Amino acid sequence: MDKCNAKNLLVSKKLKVTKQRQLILERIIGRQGIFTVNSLYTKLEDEIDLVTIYRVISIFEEKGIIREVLSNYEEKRYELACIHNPVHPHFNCSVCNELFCLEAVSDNLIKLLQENISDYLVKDISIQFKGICKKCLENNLT
Amino acid sequence: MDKCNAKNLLVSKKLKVTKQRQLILERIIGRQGIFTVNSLYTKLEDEIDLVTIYRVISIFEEKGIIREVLSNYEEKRYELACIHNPVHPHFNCSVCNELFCLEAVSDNLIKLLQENISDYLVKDISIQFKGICKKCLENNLT
DNA sequence: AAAATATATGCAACTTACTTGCAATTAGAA
DNA sequence: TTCTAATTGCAAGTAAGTTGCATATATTTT
Repeated sequence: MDKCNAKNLLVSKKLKVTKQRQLILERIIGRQGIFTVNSLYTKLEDEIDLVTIYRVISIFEEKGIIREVLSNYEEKRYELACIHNPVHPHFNCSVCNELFCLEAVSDNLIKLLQENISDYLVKDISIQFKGICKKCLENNLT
Repeated sequence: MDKCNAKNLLVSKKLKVTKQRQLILERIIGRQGIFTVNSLYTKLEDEIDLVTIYRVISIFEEKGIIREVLSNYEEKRYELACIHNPVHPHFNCSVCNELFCLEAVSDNLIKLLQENISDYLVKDISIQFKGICKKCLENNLT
């Protein structure tokens, strides 16, 4: 998967380039997965205040740099929202409780899903599967 | 839409039939839609403590009487999970911020969605559309 | 039908994710 | 380099949801 450049991305979104924003965005781009504010704080707590991370994440979401992932966890979950990471379904394992990213669904299938919905203007679709992941199946933790 | 009987449902799930559980379940069955703990409390606060509602809802979920709806609201959302209310997609309007229930998706389409997912044992699918509902479109609140 | 017992409830206090106010700091413009 | 507006960090605050414990109540046992 290709990667974006943190500083360029900030500039292109007309955001001031601060040390904190760069560090946070570099980490998000570098790790390419689902994250929480606390998962960022764990790695950056020597350099950035927790409140700052909340505020930066909020701004990143507004600017479309990241998107919130639909989930029922207590902590909000996010993922990078650049062209290299198109909207895709997620899988929540009920044994290890992990949330995995899956391959994007074909446009055709998305169209089929939307066909019934005439009363609404659809802008976005979230799909989440629930079940047991391969690792947990193999470990007989069912 | 057919309706269940609150007391029978409690007995069939081997739950003690208390006044509080009956009141809560009757309201859930009677209103047939998405609800939060606080929406129940607003209507029942003279008769039931908030903590009791939290505990009853938690038990109802464990027993499969209700299911949690996947959403990014601060308050958890639930819906009745009986045979009269099969799993179905939801629509979240970004203008009025309401969450609507949609018709269930055909088994065929669900199968197509699952086809790519070989590494996982799928038990459940949540689909949520985001966009603008008819009412808000008509009101030009876009 | 009454007593026993196991479970449910209500209240108070707690936890935790997230937010807000405000003074100090810093990025980018002038 | 100076100025100004935006950002940050700290302290304190919210609000959804949880826990401990004494009291009350549904169901079982006698």
